[in-house]
Amino acid sequence: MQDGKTQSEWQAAGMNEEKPANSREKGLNRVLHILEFLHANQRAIGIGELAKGLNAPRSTTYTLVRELVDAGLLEMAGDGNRVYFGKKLYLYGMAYMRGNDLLRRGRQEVDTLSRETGETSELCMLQSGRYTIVHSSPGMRPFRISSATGLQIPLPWTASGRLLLAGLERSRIEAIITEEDLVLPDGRRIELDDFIEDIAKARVTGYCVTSGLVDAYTKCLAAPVFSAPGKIEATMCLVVPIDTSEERTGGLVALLRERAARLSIS
Amino acid sequence: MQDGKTQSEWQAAGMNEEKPANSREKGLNRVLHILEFLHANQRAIGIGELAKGLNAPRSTTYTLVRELVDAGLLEMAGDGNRVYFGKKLYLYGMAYMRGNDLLRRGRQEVDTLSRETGETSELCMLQSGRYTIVHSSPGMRPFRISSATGLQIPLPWTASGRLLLAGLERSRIEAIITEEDLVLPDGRRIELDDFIEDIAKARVTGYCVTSGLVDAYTKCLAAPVFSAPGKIEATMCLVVPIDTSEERTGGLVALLRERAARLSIS
DNA sequence: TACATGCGTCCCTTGTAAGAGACAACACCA
DNA sequence: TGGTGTTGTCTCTTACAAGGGACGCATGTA
Repeated sequence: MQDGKTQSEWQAAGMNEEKPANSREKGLNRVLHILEFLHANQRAIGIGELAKGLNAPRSTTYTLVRELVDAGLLEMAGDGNRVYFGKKLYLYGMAYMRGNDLLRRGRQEVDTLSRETGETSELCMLQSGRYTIVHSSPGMRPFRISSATGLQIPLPWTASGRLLLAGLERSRIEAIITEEDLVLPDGRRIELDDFIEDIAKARVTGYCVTSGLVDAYTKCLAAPVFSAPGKIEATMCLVVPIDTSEERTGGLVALLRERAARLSIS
Repeated sequence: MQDGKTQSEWQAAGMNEEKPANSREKGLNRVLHILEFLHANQRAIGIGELAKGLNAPRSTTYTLVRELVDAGLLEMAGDGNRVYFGKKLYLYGMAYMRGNDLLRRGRQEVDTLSRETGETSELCMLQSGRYTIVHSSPGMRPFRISSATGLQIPLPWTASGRLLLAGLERSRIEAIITEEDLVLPDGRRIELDDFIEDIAKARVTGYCVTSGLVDAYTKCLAAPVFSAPGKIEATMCLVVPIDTSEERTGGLVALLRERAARLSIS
């Protein structure tokens, strides 16, 4: 059959496995990919589409989805033949939160901070080599700078990214950052050396500010949250308009650092 | 170490599968059981203990746990050889919440209601045949009547349970309710017929009040949330001291019903 | 009316993952 | 000291799940 091999590499998301071949895949892996795919697309997906998106055989996909639905990890979405995350995942997620002091307290701090400053505030962590917004609170500007929880962004695009990598050796950092990560949404390219220098600087100063990276209108202020002396577990950050005055920025950074410190485990 | 902890037979929650034999089990099923087990115990568990608790072979358990940890669904807990839910599950859970209007709005209503009344308020749903607290907000009494999110309770023990089953035929109800579900924590037994009668009554009146069922000190008020005309998708409920006056109870029920109605899809 | 493209279910084959069990390393207690 | 309990890794076998593919039934569109 001449498989022109639907190359199609639009590929679900960062699914950067080595592919030993197109051999059979373990059911569990398929499941993990399904979950990632749903997370990447943030919407209910038809089973056929799912199979296509993951290059998974249809029959297998049907079976797995049925099992997951029965288990409550997935739910059939309203119109009938689409699936999305299920209640069980929500319950497990809440259990995770309850068991995780840092996250629980972090969410509160973020909400408080955003209420006090009126700016968008976020709690971020490193998750499978990417910057992940774990919680965000929208702020009160007429045009909100909002971003969804769970959104994953290349580390070099953000101030938090620079802090989250502080403390790792160069080789580790190189292993994490891909070539594409260094290219900003507008096409500009960040030099790896500059980035690593930024990281070192952030490590020393204990905070980080970036301007106009992800988009041209915002500045990003970040401060580290420590889980142990020297170990940065998360960051708190504020996203403010790029034309925010020096004074105000300075004040916000100070406030941010104080709150982040409060969050850190003593 | 030996924290008393007679782990004897606190058995892994409602894992009521038929066991066709002790034949091989699919990896995915093992995984689902692992997640359920963690959810039931609400704490980090050692891998060996996990294997024992699920009657799973140790080698398999090690393999699966490693895979799940790599995937971020589980995380190694602080001390080293215990596992609990991971960040990914939290992120998926939040995605579920974002995609689910009822849940999102319901959480708000519950928080508001509990702030306004000072009583513990909850949003409940049917989940795999059990009453599940999907969100709860503690109230402000000196002795809080609190219950964790995700807690699952036999349907006959609660007012919400009576509403959640309204609209099902008797046979369906019988299929869902087990013999043990009918026995209250204090040993008393609810007659199935009485229970079904309660359900019918709740269906007609549009609310339900139970007294001293789960414990001797509380009353439980519940009102239905509809996802479609006639289809009860969830309930909102209030947990109040059992000696709350008739007047106040009446007022709270009225308020509760109004808020639950507001939540219902038009 | 044909032809395509979607869905959901089924059956059969075969590659492989689940599992038994042996292993070394550690901890505990008598 | 040896006995009894962990924990984590590795091997090899075979029962069984993943996957190919065909089916029937809906769509839509030429």
